[in-house]
Amino acid sequence: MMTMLQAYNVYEDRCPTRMVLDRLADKWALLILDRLESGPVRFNHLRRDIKGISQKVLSQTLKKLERDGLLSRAVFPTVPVTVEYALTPLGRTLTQTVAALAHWAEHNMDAVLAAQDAYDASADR
Amino acid sequence: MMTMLQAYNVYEDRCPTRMVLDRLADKWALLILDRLESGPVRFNHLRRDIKGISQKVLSQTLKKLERDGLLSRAVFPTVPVTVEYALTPLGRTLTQTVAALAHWAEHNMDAVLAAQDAYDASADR
DNA sequence: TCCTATAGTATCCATTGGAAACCATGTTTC
DNA sequence: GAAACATGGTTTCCAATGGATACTATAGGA
Repeated sequence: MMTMLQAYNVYEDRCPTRMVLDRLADKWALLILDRLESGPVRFNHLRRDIKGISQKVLSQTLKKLERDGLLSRAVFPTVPVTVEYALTPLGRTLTQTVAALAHWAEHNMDAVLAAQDAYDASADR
Repeated sequence: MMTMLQAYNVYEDRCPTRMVLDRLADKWALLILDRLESGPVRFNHLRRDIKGISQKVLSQTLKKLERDGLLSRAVFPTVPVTVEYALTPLGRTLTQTVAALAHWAEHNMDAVLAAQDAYDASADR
């Protein structure tokens, strides 16, 4: 049996993985995926939890993540209608990584602030 | 001894961690950090390896990552001048996570493409 | 009748991102 | 001696994206 060639390479310009990376490398997408780790969440609940996200961007981002198979959308015919978003099994394969990146800043903020101060303090920029 | 309060929360709108998340949640920043994992790399080498990045965006992104303390910039007075970029110890704390996210698509591209096909095939969109 | 809630869409404008040209320096090539 | 090439950028311009705000539809409750 032949060894499989590396079919995809994210360093290549026209590789389809670039589109996926571009989707994941997004502040809002990461926060949405992270927020869904503990179970399904409704649209407005996401909007309230992820402070500062607009309805438009939330809607657009959810749609793209659903299309990529990372999350699922379930509509319940209540009044008013209820829409629940949840991670798919594929989306779950990202939860560890997403959480690590989304929360890295919380654990290293002081070091980053110190670096910024040092950088800004050197006049020769 | 008191338990430390959670000082930073990336779900909060005005938390400084949001700026850092915004920096990391960037296609080019992730590829740069990933490319530097194996050691220092020069400017034009990065530009050639990361296919499709423009000089302007590479320059801007490197500057921001340096300011945040994630990478260092070393100038050597050769002719022409040589500039080397390398991960700092702080930057190294991200390598595992960055690699996981940057290369996730390479391992799951087929599943994503299948999900996109299924999504696009359902006419009721 | 008006206010609330749901989950969005539509519109407008400012910011950002990418493509391409330009810059400064010095070495090699013709 | 002039042109080409290498380095590591900056500048300029235009299109695309993002965010703020307003609007939609439906129906229950005050």
